[in-house]
Amino acid sequence: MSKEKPPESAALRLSLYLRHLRTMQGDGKISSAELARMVGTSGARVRKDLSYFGQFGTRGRGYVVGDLRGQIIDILGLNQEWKIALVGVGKLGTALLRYPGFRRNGFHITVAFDVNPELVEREVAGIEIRHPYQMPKTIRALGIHMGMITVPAESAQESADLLVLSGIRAILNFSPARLVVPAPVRLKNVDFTSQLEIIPYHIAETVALTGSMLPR
Amino acid sequence: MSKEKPPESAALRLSLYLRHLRTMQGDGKISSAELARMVGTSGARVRKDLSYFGQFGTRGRGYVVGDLRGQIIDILGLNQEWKIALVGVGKLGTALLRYPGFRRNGFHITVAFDVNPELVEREVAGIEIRHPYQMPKTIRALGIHMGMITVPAESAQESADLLVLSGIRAILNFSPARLVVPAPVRLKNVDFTSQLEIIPYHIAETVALTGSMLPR
DNA sequence: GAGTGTGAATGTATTCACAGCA
DNA sequence: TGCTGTGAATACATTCACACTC
Repeated sequence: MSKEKPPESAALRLSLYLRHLRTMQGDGKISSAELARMVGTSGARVRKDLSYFGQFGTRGRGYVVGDLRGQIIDILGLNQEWKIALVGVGKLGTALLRYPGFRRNGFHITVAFDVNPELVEREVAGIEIRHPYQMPKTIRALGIHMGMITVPAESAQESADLLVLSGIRAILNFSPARLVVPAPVRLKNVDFTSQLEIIPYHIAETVALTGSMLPR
Repeated sequence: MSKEKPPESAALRLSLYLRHLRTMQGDGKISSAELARMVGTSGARVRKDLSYFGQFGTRGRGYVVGDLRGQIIDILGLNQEWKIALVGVGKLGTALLRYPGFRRNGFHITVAFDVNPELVEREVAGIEIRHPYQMPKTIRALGIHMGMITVPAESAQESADLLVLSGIRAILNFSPARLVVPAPVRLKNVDFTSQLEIIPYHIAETVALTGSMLPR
């Protein structure tokens, strides 16, 4: 394993490698060049990415698919079960409650919270919705690890505070708000909307072409 | 305007600045430092990002909110109307058809396609669904600029080919498949799932801590 | 004085190219 | 011989610091 620390972007590429490894026979072999071709990168990039975390291949032979797959799953932390509380059962919240991909990766949304009385005590995708005043009690009782914030920006900080108060140490923020949390709490912002907003820019690619190009 | 070309990441930050500028009075003034504080970065970064595209401020005074907002909208290409055809009315496709944020940014999903006979000729969010065999005719008739692919990986390439055949020059690929399109066609891949998959990695942050940390 | 605009300095990520092992 | 693993070279992005303008 190299002494270099992985670049910020390495995890994203590992997850891409993993996606392709999952479509293959576990006892097969694969070279960095083959894997690279599948995800659209270079063999050197694949080897470098893997080398940050260990030595998983055999020189002259390549990698054993099943082994490599297992290693990447470990590196990404996908071998663990995460119990999650979702806060905010609006459009995005509902979509995430229904998204089957979470469960596959060990993300287990156990309970949801919303202030809307029409939602409280109802279920979405088999997950019970409670009022936020029950949060501290519920989160402790269920042994939940992580909170997902899918409320509007205005109430995002309030939701974060409540999660922290409930003993949560990891927060995923899907709202556009910039949150402040005490140091030991891990915070990750996930921003889908910005990604969608910059699409025309990337489609036009060069600034000079913007406006003159596609929409005629 | 500086001679340097903008880094790949500049557009994403511009969209963040824009989001905050939109919440403010257009005739107000704002300094790079203030804007920076709102999005959680430095004044220098804000100024540098803007300088790639022009000179929008006044020394000693700052930026006029409305002017800057307009400039960023132009840079990101959000001042144009884009007519879009969506291919694949599954979970993600439906969510995108219903997502109100597109319309706000000039993204106008005009028609959708799906092979499922139960969907053909029905509507989702007021948008008519047609069978793909009608694609070339429909796309030309409606004067559509861009295609959005939200089908499963297996049929993504097929959908892309059909879009290209229909005269489309810009494709947004939401499927995990790596697509091949002829040179003049602009292709952008949008990958939500990978972003979700690497969450545990980022939450644990350092490799050493993975597995030992949060889920106790 | 206040705050922009931007080269120059630093830091980070990617690519190259080859030594080393099966 | 074939393909990994990795330091060294290059390219890219961010931060610094200050000249310049209102």
